[in-house]
Amino acid sequence: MAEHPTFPAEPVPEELPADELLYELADLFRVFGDSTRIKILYALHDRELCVQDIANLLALSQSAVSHQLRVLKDSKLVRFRREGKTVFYALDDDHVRSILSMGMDHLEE
Amino acid sequence: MAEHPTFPAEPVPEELPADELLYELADLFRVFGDSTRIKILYALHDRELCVQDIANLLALSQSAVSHQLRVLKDSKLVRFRREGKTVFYALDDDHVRSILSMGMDHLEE
DNA sequence: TTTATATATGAACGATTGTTCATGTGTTCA
DNA sequence: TGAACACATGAACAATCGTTCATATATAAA
Repeated sequence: MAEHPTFPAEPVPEELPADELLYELADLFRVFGDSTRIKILYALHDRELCVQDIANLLALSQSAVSHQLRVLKDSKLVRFRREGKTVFYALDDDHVRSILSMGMDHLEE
Repeated sequence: MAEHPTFPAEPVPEELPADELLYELADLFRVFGDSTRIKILYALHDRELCVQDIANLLALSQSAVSHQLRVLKDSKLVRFRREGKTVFYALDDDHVRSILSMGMDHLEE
């Protein structure tokens, strides 16, 4: 590395996680990085909702919601169950709530 | 949705956080949603580094690193201190490490 | 089957993003 | 001063993204 005075004794050279893992991590956070998806996740924070309910609640088109739900589903952030013609979506697990909560904590500093 | 009574006997979890807050949250996660920035954050996980060291370590141009450090700085994810001609960057606080860690946990499910 | 309803999806378009290249700013030392 | 070094920044371009629109699929009821 470059030559410059290092004041504290520097610990062992740290290694980064594998590149592939870092790409996956960025991909995951990118999913959280859109306000429509964030709104959908918060709408599902404490209950399950069907597609049209989400669209009505957030004043979005059915198509836009459906497209974004697919993204959320692919990232395993939401799960769904079909009941007749209706499909209900819910947060996949508490992990999702934790990530949202951590982000909120950072904003409130 | 439901109208809330004057004295709610139960918590009202169905309410979404204010729109502005949700936009800020999405903006925050968007910063984590790029592999270059994720790599920089991990490079700084346990030490401070100057710009050129980051560029060398991650095989990136000085300009690209500098641009991304500005994004990270604007989001309060990194802090910096100047020492002569050199500028050292470090993670701003443990919060950043927590968010990274939460994301990794989700991937490892 | 036919019709109605709920959801999913493909194409396309405008908007945003991350990089490179060139240059500007700030600091040190001769 | 002036040269050299470390870093920051503006413009521009390709690539990616989220929406709309049109249409497809799936289920239920008639």
